[in-house]
Amino acid sequence: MINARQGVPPVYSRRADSSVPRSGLNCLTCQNRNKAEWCGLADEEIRLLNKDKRPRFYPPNHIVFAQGDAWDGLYCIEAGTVAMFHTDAEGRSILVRLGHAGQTMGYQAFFSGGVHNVTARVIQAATMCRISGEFLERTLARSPSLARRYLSRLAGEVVSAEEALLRQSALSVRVRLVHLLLSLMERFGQAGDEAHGHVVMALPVARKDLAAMLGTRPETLARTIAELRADGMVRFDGRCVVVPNERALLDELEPMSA
Amino acid sequence: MINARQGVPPVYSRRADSSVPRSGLNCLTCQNRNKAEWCGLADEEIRLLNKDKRPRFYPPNHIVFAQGDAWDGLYCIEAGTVAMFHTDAEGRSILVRLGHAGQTMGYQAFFSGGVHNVTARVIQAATMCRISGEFLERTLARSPSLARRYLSRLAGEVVSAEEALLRQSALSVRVRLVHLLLSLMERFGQAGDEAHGHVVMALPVARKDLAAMLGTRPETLARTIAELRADGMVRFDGRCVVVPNERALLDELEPMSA
DNA sequence: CGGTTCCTTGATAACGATCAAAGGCCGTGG
DNA sequence: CCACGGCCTTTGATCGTTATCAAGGAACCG
Repeated sequence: MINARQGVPPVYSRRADSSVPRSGLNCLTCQNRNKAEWCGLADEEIRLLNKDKRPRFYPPNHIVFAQGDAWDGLYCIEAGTVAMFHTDAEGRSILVRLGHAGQTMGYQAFFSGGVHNVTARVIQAATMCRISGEFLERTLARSPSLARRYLSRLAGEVVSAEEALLRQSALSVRVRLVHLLLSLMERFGQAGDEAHGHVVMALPVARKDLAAMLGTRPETLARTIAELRADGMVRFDGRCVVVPNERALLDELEPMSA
Repeated sequence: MINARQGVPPVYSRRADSSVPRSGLNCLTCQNRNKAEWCGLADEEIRLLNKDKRPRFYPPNHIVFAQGDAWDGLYCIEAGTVAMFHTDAEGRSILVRLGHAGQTMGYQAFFSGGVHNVTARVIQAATMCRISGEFLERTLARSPSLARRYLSRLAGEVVSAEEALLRQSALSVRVRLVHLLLSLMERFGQAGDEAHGHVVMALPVARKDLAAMLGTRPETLARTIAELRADGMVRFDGRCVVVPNERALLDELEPMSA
């Protein structure tokens, strides 16, 4: 029913940047080596990975792959941020997840049947290494632990997708926004100077995309932010967010108090 | 945040039925042998599976495992229907998926960390075989194709969970209900006698659970059904549903016509 | 500097949740 | 087997939330 490759914005590739890596990236010394799924591989396998991978720079708004495209490789993010959108036949879309340094994109399509079911758009300039299907296939056969690692990862995604579904149907936009801010702060937040839970964060995404992460409209998001600001929970200035008291945000999530 | 093992109804086990199988079930001759994940295994492995599995009968409303429980085995459904609910700290829950003959339940928890994130409740009397972790572990190590099969299955679940999320935030209850009826009809529908897409179905679930599948309330579901009936799209009589014209239902899903 | 896209605010309407109550079905226990 | 109680289902009334339409202003890019 929900038909692929439709409603996908035609931004396709503004200036498809050349495949010249920022510098000769090396998997053996990659800063993300211990974060990626690849971390369990033996040095020998990593050396093969290093030979297989094709590094490349991607500017903001570049579409790495689009929903409906045939699978063409794994993308290991060395730096930057990539948003993955799922879009329906009428063009409505939600931001399903953010990919950041150390994560690998595109394995869902590899394992599920060879067609991407999300559109990956770069939102903060990124360098990524493309990994071929042949390499993945070969390494899966040789290193059972890699399959195991992907099994855990996919199972974890199923769990979090189910939680997202429940949040979507049971929680208000305001509460969902608080959830989202708290989880973004874990990754993008900087502890502030003041005493109690003062946190500052540079939002990685624009409002429009933040709304898409909540499964709501930009108008509603703007209103909800205004409301939160009026209550003194947060201060927004463009993409800069200040949370004076993290505890107060957490209290939003617990309907029952003392 | 969403804390496990809370709000789970205390029905826990009305008369925990004895572990006597309906008859000596045999994996080698199981009617579902070709449907289950196990279908790719060699006869030798199936023989081991047959020795490992513990068959048992489960009456309706029996809780097979609850959200928050430690993982205690895989459950291969030989017959019957089992509903899996995900529940949040406030007791709100949604029906995440239905398990039916040939499917295996509980592998998400096995792969994701050993804790069930759904409650499995029998909704149509079932017989299921419990499969131990040791067996699964051993067989995964021996048969790489099994891991591969689970990878596809989990990846497919991620895809469908993402679609569900989008439906939830973009589609009305009415349209979601039509989607659900159409998909249930694929499994539970019987082609009727009349000419054009006349279909009859015995609903496997009660209204309450149907509402939980849509992420809405029973009251809203009742109203939506009444509305659909008034439009002549369906006739409901208890758990019996008649769709006079399947085409008309399909047209509900396509906003744009000629 | 011009155009476009993004963000915000306002007004309005539709949708779905909630509270309340009545009728029906079912399983249980007498 | 029947009677009882409880749960499920339906309908009504109302309210809150969120989408939608519209417009002004700000930021960004070429």
